Amino acid sequence: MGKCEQCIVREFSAIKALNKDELLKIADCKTSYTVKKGETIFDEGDALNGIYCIKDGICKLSKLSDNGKDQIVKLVKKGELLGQRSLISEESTNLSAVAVEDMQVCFIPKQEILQFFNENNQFSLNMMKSVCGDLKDADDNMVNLAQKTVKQRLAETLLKLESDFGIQEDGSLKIQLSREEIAGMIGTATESCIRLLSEFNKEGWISLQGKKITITNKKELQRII
Amino acid sequence: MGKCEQCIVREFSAIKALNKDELLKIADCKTSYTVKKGETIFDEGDALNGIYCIKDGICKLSKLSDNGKDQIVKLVKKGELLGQRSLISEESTNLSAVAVEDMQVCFIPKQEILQFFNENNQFSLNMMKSVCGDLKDADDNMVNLAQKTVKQRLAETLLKLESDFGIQEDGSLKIQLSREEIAGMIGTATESCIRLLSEFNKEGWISLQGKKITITNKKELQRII
DNA sequence: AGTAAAATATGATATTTGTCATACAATTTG
DNA sequence: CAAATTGTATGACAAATATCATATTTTACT
Repeated sequence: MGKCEQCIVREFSAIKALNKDELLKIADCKTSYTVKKGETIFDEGDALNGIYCIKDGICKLSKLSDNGKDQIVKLVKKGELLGQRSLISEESTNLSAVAVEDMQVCFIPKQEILQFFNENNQFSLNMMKSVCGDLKDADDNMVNLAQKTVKQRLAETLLKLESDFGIQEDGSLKIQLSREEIAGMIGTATESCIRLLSEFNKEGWISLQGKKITITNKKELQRII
Repeated sequence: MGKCEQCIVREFSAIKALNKDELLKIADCKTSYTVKKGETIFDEGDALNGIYCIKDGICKLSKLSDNGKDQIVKLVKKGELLGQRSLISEESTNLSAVAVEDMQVCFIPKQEILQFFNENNQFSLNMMKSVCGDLKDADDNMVNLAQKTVKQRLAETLLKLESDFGIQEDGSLKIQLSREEIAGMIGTATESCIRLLSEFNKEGWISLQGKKITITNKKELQRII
């Protein structure tokens, strides 16, 4: 079992504030496992008993709306944590977490984390900053959903997917989402999303080959936002 | 100058974790003042040098969209704090704060708060919980904006205004917002908001007298959500 | 490999919402 | 108090988006 010291999560999350002893503690009580694409890590309403470190892969945090559609609130990638909000608020989680690609995650029980909150101020501060970052993103997202057109939101989302997750050798977006998932991010009907992707394709701003999306004219996408 | 001990903010915010000595400290360095309805406390992009305690009144946190419309992200009322996110993230604020009714606020400089973060764990935990609460609200709001109709959002907003801010003796909503502000909360054009309010009025679900709005059929409003 | 199932694509149409124009009411200002 | 400004209201129309139907392509499965 890994010692957590070399883990990527230590680089990018609040975990970086932990010292060697503390790392050994979590190495000792953590549970590592893999999650296959499409599998659920936790479901809306679940009581979480700890947090998840994402060693590899990407998952979507989503919430089911009354109309039956899943709204994707955030994509979480390797290096980040999952389930902090629920743990801090001492509530059941308000979101579902489902793997968008195969993942490797570690589960750390609640008690350990709560102890760090009490003993390690920098850890608390880091965690606070991370939640505040999420809050800022959520606020920005709210404004976009409320004030921008679906076309603008799609353009913005595509650009964000490129900058957040990068591109492959062939230039296409590294992260591959279904049309339904993209629709769930921008808050529109799947058909509308497909239609607009086709339109962007015809305009020459992107190119589509199956699930692969390649941004071919970043400037134009930026212009319509 | 007040000693902060009896302040309502102590009841409802992270401040409640501070002991008598700590309260005296902030009583000593705080600045109290009033903000008239319509006045700005801070503007999007401002660098805040502390946080604000709301002793009385209500303000709106909003963000200006590219289309020139103000999206209201949250209403903040007496007892709550303002500016925590910006302080924790060590960034300029992403939102404007404007008084919706006359307010009494106290400003507490950054250094004091940061010191409490280092010395008082419960204070940090409370602050975290408060930010997490905001994040949960923001997520819920996102889903509503993305998946519900304007009509549903208006109904939901009216019910929420009643439960959050209460009613007057005559039964009308205690908080009085302009049509433009309500439109800014639900993310729609002012005209659409006015039209739907008229419609609700005709249906007998609410009654309108000037700025006063009275919910007369809560069940029906709940039903259409 | 061949079939079933799921995802993608596109057309036709209905509905929702935004925009522009204009009228009227309320509030502010000098 | 009158004039001017701002907020509210409503109609007509345009634009954006959702919904339903159906075809085509891709993927999953034995």
